[in-house]
Amino acid sequence: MDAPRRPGRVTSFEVAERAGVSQPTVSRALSGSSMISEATREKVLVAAKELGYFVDERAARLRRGHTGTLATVVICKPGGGARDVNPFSYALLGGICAAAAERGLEVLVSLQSDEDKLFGHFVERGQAEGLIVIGTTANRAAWDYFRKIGETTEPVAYWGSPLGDLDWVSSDNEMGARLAAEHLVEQGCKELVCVGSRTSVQRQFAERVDAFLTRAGELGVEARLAEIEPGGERREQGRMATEAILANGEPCDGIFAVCDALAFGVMDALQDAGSSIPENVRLVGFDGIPASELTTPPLTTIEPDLDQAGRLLVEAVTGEGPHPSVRRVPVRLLARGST
Amino acid sequence: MDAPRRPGRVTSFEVAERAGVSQPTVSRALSGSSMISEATREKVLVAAKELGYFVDERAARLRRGHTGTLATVVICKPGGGARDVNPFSYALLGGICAAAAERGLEVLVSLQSDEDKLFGHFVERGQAEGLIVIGTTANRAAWDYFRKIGETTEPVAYWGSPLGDLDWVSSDNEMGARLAAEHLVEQGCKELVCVGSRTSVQRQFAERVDAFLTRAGELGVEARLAEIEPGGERREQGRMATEAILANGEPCDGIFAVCDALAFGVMDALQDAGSSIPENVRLVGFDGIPASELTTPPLTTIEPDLDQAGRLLVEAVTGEGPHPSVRRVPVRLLARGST
DNA sequence: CCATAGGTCGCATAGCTATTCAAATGCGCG
DNA sequence: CGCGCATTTGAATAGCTATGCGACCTATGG
Repeated sequence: MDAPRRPGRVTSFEVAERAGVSQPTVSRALSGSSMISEATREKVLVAAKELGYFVDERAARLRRGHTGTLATVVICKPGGGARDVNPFSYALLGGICAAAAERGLEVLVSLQSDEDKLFGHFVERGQAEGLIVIGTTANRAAWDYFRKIGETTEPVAYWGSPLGDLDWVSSDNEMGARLAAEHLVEQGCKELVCVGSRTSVQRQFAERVDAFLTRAGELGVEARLAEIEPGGERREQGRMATEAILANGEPCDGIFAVCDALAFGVMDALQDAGSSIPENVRLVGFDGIPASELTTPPLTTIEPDLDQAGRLLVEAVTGEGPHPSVRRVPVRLLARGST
Repeated sequence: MDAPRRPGRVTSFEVAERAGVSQPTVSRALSGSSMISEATREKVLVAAKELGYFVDERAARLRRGHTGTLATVVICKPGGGARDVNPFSYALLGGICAAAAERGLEVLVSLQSDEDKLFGHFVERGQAEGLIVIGTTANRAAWDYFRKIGETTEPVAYWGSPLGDLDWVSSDNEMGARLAAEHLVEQGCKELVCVGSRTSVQRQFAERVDAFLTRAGELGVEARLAEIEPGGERREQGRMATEAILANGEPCDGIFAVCDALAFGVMDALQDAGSSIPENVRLVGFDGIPASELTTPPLTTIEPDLDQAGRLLVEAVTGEGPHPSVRRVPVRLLARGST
C-alpha cells in the first residue's frame, strides 16, 4: 500500500553475516553476555546499528519463556466508557507504570467492564508475568467475579480488597483515618461525623470508618457514622448522607468523608444549606486525588504515596517478598482550606 | 519456590492428542477457521477446556507476524513522576484503550520522561503495530525529540501536534473556540479576553486563540489576547496572566482560557481580587477535564469527545483512512456556573 | 614440547504456533 | 462403477532468538 513496509525484517542472521560472526554471537553480544570479547561485541554493535536491527521480542520471549510484562486491568462501571473511570485509578495506574519502568517491565493496560472478559488470561496466554487489578470498587459484578476465581494460581495482586488468600495492597487506612481524627480534634471539633460505610464492597471504607471512630473515642470526642446509601454516584451519596445529617439537626462541626468523591458531595450539601467550611464545619477527605485541590475551599485530604503504591503492587505480583502478603501504603495529611 | 509454576505449559500438541486430531487442526479449530467441521471443532474445544489450554501469544505472534497491540507513550514532565501527568492525558488514554478494545487490540502503556527512551522502538522490536504519542505538551525536550525523528517510517500518530508529514489528531479547536466566543457574547459580554498563547509548543493553543479572536470580531465584540508567560505550571500561568489584566485596570467581563488548567488559575486570581464569577466576569475553559466540575462555580468548558478521540487516534495509527491525515475531534460546550 | 586450562565462538536445537501444500475422504453425477 | 470436485485433515516447515555443548585457539606451567 504505502511504504514498502520492510519486506522481511532484519534478523540477527543478517547482522551476523555483516559482522562476520555467527547468529548466536550476535545474540550474546547484544544481550551483554560476558563470554563475548569486547572487540567482537563492538563489531556486532556497529553492524546492528548500520542495519537498523532490533531484537524481535516475539521470538526472544518465546525462546526465553518470559515476557517482561505486567498486565493491569482497570475495572470500569458496567456500562461506562473510559470517561467513567475513577480518577484515583488513573493516578494509581501512573504509579504502577513508573514502578514497572524502574524494573524494566512493560505494562499492558486493559479497561474492562464486561464481566466475561475481565480476566484477560494474560498470563496463560504468555502475554504477561502477572496481573494487577485496580478499580474493583467500580463494579460489583466484577468484584464477585474476581472473588470466585480467587483460587486461580496466576500471580495476581489487587488494589484495596482483601480476597482470602491473595496478595493485596491498599492505603494505610488505619493510619489515615487516625490522622484525620487527630487533625479535626486539633482544630477544635467537638462533634464528629464520619460519612462512609461499613458494608460497601470497598472494604477499605470499613477500615477507615472503624479507625476514625476508634481514634476519636480515644481522644474523648463524640463521633458517629453516617452510612451512605448503597448504589449511585459517590458524590451524590455524600450529598444525601450530609443532607440527612442536616435535616435531623444533629450537631456536627467536623466531617471525615472516607473518599474524596464523597467529600465533594458533602461540600455540595453544606454549601446548599448555607453552612460554611471551615467556619461551621471542617471537612477531611481521603485519597488525595488531584481534583481535591480545586474545590472552594481546597479540600484537606489523606494522600497515599502512589509511587509507593505502584511499587508495592509490582513487587507483590512479581513475587518479591512473602506470599500471601498484605501491604500498606504510607499516607500523609494534606492540610488545606477545608479545615 | 512457591507453586510448581506449570513445569511445561500445555501445548496445542497435547490438546491435539487428547482430541485425537493433529496440531494444525487444533490451531484452526480455535482460530475459527471455516475449513474445520463442527464435530471436530467441538472435540477440540472440549479437549482444550479440559486441559486448560490457552494459545501462547508469543509463538502465535511470531508466526503470524503481527501483534494485535498498540503502544501508547505518555510524555511526562522532565523530572516528574506519575503524579505529574496531565489529567487530560489520562482521560485520553482511557479513550484510546476503549477504542483499541473495540478493535480487539491490546494497549501497551509507557510513561516516559527520559529523552533517550522516549521512542521505545515498540514496532521495530515486534511489540506493537504502531505507536500513539500523547502529552507532548508536558515536555519541551520530548517535543523536539519527536520532531527530529519525524522521518521514521513507523506507524505513529500524535495527539495535538502538527509535525510535518505525520498523522495527528486534535480537538476541533476552531469549533470549540467559536462556541466559547458565541456563548460569552450571548451571555452579554462586551469586553473579551483570551488567556492563552500563540507561541506555545502546544500548537493547539494558537488555533484556539486565533479562532476565538476571529469569531469575536465577526460578532462585533472587542477581544484581545493575554499571552501567558512561558514555563511553569499552567494554573500559575493563568493566575499571573489574569493578575496582569486586573493590575492594568483593563476592562474585561468575559474570559476564555485555552485550557482548563489555565482557567483554574484565572479563577484563583479573580477570587483574590474579589471579582465574582459569573456576575463580574464570565469564564470558559477548554478540555472538559472531570475536575472542572468541582470549582466554585463549576467551570463552563469545551469538552472534546474522548471516545471519538481515541477512535481517531487508533484509526490513524492502524492506517485506516488516508495518510497523512489530520483529524478533528468534535467538541461540545458544557455550560455551567461560571457563565 | 606437551598437557591443561581458560577464554571465545559456532553448531544444533528448543520454544509453540500458523500456514502451505499435499493427501485423504466423501459425494454427486455421468 | 469411475471420475472430478468439494470438504476436511495431516505432514512439514517457517518464523527468530537464546542457550547447551562441543570445538577451537591461545597462553601458561611443567
